[in-house]
Amino acid sequence: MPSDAIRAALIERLRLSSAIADEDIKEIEALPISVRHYPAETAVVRDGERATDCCLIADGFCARSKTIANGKRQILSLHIPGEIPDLMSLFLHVMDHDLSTLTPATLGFISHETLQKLHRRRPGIAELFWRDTLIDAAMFREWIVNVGQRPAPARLAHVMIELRERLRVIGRVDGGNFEMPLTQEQIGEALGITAVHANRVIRQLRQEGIVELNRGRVTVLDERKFQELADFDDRYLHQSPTL
Amino acid sequence: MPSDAIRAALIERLRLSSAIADEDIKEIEALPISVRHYPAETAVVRDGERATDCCLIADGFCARSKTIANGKRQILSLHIPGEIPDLMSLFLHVMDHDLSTLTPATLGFISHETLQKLHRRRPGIAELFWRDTLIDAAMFREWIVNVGQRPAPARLAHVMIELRERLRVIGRVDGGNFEMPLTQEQIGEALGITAVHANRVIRQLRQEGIVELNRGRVTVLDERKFQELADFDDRYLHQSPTL
DNA sequence: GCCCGGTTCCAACAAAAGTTAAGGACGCGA
DNA sequence: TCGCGTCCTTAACTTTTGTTGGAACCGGGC
Repeated sequence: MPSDAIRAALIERLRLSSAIADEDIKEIEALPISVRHYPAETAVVRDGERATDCCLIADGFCARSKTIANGKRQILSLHIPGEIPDLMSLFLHVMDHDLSTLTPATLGFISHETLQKLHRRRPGIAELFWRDTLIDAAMFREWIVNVGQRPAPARLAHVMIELRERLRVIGRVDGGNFEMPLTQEQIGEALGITAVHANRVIRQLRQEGIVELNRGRVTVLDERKFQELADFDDRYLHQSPTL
Repeated sequence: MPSDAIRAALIERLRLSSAIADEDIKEIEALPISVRHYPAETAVVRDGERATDCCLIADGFCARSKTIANGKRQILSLHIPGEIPDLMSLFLHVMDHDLSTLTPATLGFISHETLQKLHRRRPGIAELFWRDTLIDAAMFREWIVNVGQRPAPARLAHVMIELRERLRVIGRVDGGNFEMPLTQEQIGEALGITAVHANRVIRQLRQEGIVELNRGRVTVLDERKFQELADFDDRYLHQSPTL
């Protein structure tokens, strides 16, 4: 993938949640990006490491996670093309969590130095990126609610719909059908349940004719029931630049 | 409380996690702040509302929370004097959660307009505040892990130690003794468990001689066991400006 | 084709957490 | 001082989730 296409994905996504000045777009288009390919299930940056670049997902899925003393892992967020999952490292230099690929992925790296300079030159872009990190935080808040208050089937439905609504924006939803390339183990880690229970929940939703999950693809069977179960309100994604 | 003291608390806290230029301190000291008093258990800003100011806690405890369709509430974070719990509203104008007082509180309001202008004039301050919102997000990540992966007793211990380490910075810890002014109902909402179960867990920790919780005060009985249970690593608080 | 490792799937049992219900402590205001 | 409301406390019972262990499936490499 040419690095132009990468930039385009970023701009398209930013545009969705913020209004951007034309000159700022030109600046973003001129950003030096170095592209690297990763296999599936590979660490990009690890908890405790000091980051010097931010990475823009050009292709593939990534996830952020933390592992605690007893070895259990919690997935904190899923990330799709056009996103910068470790933008926070710009000011929180030493990582407090892991960022890794779920699928084979193409990532574009932009150095912190370049970004810092750009921000000083164009405060509008700084605000754009700042807002992006704030939306990131808003998603964490909803994730807390999901894990803390919803029963397991609703948790799964909610994560699915969040992912779908974000994929929709980048044109990756085909009817009631979209990608969610996680193993049941990983789904458990995302929902705060065990893999065995994740399997039970998936089976239950399939048996109830709500949603089907098969080899990393989600197929919605009954949209009404699905939405009702998920209790999803997209406001927290802040996808509208209208404020 | 005079509004000077409020500013001092903010600066002291920011200083702890970032290096600040002297002129920037002067700017912050010159910020116009309007002070207001709130009773306990009162909403400051509500989910869905459009905020025009950010609020700085001068005195008292606050909490952020979200309430879902079935009426269950999840507490997302606790806030103490010197913090700006709704800084995110600067760029995410319509609130996606509630901010309310836990105790009677004194809050200082700073208008978004003032802050925006200040940021354009002094990018260093913008970065300071940006970093502050990133630490906020780091705390949400840890909260997800807490609710998602730790058994209930460890969750409680972890929230307690997080609160203690933050209170310590503002000189509010007296030996093994600090304030945590939540009802058991609220503790349950913070940990993602019911009030009944929260009570069970509190009792258990008391019986095991680990920690005592009495009328909003925490008394640590066995520091070693307490830390071991909590599995607490303060890195995510990013309290050191050394990066 | 066949083996191999990682998934998926499932059942039986154990543990953790939710629900319901009710008594007791405590502070506050009439 | 009494009465009321809020919070705390506890018990008994139910439901959800975790644990263990194993079988079936699937894709890739030999």
